[in-house]
Amino acid sequence: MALSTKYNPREVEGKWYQYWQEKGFFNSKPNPDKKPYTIVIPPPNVTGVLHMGHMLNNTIQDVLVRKARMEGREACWVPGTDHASIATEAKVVAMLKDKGIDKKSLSREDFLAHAWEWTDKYGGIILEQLKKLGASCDWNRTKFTLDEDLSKSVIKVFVDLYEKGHIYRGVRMVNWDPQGLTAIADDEVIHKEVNGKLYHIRYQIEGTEDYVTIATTRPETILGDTALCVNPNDARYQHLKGKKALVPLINRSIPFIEDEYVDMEFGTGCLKVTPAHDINDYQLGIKHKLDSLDILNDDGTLNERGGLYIGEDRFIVRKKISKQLETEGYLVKAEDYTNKVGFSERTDAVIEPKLSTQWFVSMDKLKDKALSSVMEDDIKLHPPKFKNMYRNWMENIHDWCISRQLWWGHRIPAYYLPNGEIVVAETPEEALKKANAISKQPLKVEDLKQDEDVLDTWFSSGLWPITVFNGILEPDNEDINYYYPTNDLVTAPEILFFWVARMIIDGYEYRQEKPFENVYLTGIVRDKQGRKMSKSLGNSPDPLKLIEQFGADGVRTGMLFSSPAGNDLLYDEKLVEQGRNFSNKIWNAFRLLQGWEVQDIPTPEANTLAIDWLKARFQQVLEEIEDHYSKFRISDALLSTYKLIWNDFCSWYLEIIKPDYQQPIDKATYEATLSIFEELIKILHPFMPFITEELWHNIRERSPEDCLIVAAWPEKSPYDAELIKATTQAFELVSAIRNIRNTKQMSPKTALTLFVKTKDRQTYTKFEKLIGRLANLEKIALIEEKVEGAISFVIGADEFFIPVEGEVDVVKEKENLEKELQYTRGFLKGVVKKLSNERFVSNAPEQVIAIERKKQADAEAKIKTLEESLAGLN
RNA sequence: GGGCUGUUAGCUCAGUUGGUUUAGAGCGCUGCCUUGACAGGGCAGAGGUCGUGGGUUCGAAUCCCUCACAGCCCACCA
Repeated sequence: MALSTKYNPREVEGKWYQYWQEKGFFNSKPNPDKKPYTIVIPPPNVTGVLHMGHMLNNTIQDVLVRKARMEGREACWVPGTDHASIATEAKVVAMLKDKGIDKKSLSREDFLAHAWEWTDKYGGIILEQLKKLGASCDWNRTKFTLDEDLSKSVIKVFVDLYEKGHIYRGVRMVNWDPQGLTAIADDEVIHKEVNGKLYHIRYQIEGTEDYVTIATTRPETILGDTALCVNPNDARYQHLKGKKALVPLINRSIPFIEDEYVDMEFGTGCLKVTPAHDINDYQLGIKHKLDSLDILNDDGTLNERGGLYIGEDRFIVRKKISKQLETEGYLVKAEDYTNKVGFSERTDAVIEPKLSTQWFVSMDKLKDKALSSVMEDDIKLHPPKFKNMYRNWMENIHDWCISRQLWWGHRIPAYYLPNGEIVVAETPEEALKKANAISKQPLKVEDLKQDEDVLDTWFSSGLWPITVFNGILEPDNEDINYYYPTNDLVTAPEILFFWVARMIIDGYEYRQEKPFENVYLTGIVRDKQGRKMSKSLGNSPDPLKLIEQFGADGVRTGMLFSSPAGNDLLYDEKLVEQGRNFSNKIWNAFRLLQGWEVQDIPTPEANTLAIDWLKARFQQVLEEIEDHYSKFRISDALLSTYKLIWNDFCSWYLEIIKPDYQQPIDKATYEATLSIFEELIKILHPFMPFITEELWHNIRERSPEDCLIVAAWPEKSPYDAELIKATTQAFELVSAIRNIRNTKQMSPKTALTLFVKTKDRQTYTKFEKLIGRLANLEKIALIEEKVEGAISFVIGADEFFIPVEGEVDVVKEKENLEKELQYTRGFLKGVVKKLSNERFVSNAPEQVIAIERKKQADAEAKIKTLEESLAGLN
């Protein structure tokens, strides 16, 4: 059978994915005889489509899961999606708008019906896309954060936290999105620099003809002023103590207060205080017991409380009022000014700090264990540099606003009695019971009004590692007991606080245990120029097209080649090409093997040596790879595997054992090579699952159950390091000879004779056949005297001669030798300096001194040889 | 403003409690090769005074300090 010289992923990937699924290799159930290995997927948005970030993230998870599976652990990777309330609701609203339907015209039930329809239609596309990547998730366990059991769990937790006093309802300054008409979390606010003006406005001091000037960027808010504030240490304003000022245009009287919060250097040193519309003013307001005058409607227009410009938008009012202030002589000046303004992450509207009644989770008591577990490495972050970030955040954490003015999500299970009292319960029936217990008159279900808001999405995602195993509703079930705590979590640093921290908090609160042992934080996928990939820039490739073009294996390895933990991945198509080329290289190595005719003939000496060497190298690299995995250095583990296969196996080993053209190969070598090849594709399988599985079935006949995906990971065993060292030296000699051929323009087909002047005759005898084969030598002759009329070179203390026809370029050769001599002398000088330092000799460990002595002896021997060689040229 | 990372070859990064490192890898680059597994390939080669200035040490890419530059997180001065 003639195989194509190019590996064709399209012919094999779908086939094997289906086969693995049919055989149930991805599925997991609790098995007391095996140690579990569990990963829960960071649930992508249900309406999302696969982007490069998902590709990287899920490739890493799949690598970890596949390796664990081969190591004989009960591997379970739980997939699922997140309802993503804000993002999904925004998409549904936009979809309805396209159809000419206004959300406001719909009832909650009707809207949710549309949202579900949309979700059923488009939701979970992303999971299908993950299959193309090769993700070995247990699809029978697929969860959605709005599934019935997950929703019930969320509600149960809300009620529980409320009853424990961790959840409260309060009036707080929140980030109000006047366009989305919802409060959003602090972390959903993006601060941007905006060019605006700093208006200097004068206020008349009541009962006098004097004025005081303040500075503000938001003149429209003067209508909500309830005080002016100066620094008590400010000499300029001592006369204002106890006085009052009049708000321009409306002449409302407000007091002067003093607070050290005011920066005397900034503006005029006098601050207007608007507690309802500025977070700092709000705090001043509380401290000084000021009135709070909210002059804005939810949509950002002014209300009647301001007294002017009622019903007009805040930005229009800003223009109009500054004009009016100017006309009426209140505006002293307006200077250009750049300041930072908060924008909504979702709608890009300017955030309005606004007083509003919201639900909060108090972090005081919950945060401690979540902080200490990370600081004490009970939960390990990879790379550990994120520990500091995590601590900084946890130590400054604010109470978490969890109510969102949306419909798509988990509705808050709080019920209002007609008199305004609140009960919190898992069902309306229970709420009624609780309500009747506190109500003076008997109530009916219809008398209770449930809170309209839903919970922040992260409230439910925080429970994900527990709820996917139903650990809230049935806290003692077999799954949760077996799989929890999970092992590794792979996610982006951007959601370390949103999500990871909350899972940790919930884990300790509801399982009294951490949710995972390790958190691997990936970087951001950027383009070559370092720009974040985004739709608007159009710099993100389509992952599915990439898979089509380069194969899933190629894309997987391409992504991993350049992405150490925590580092951003600068995506370049070259990487994926490299991945594809690697597939091809392995494919062709296999083509070579399967093309051989095997005969029962004696094994060449060089082959035996090569086999022993490669086995030792395999063990050496396996050790290296295990070390990398243990430190979550996935890229390094891949690179080690890549080099082992490409350099050691293909470039050196196969070139040694490859029989001459149309000659058969001996059986022993062939069998050994197949065995090694099997080991190689085993360690490659987590990275390149498809091609390795295909090869696994091509190199030997196998039973239907005998698949690489469930093959046993290679065992570590001791290896002969000396053999590796000696072979490496032999290879160096081969390279040197090839280099001479190169520079002297000698064909690789011409067999040469090599003369060696050495004290170490044994090595050359041992490696004679191997070196001879690789460097195309007729023979290696050991000699005592130099050879005239030959090209010579030096490696270590050994001198080599290759007789050639015609002239030898003595000048050039001298140059080379002198260059090397100079370098070696410099090197020796450094070593000698060190050794002649008495304090070094008396302080350094013996081992280190021995090494230095060896370096000295080697360098001296080499110099001697070089000098002799040079002398011979004169 | 507060906190935290980085800065090693053209690019992306290793360099593991300071000592076989006058420093390694992958990619890229240069030269040669229409070799019988593979041109998506082979062979060979050239690239770095480890950001700056000081200090500790017998010994520093590695530890300490200064500065410069880059990046991240948090808070946001009206």
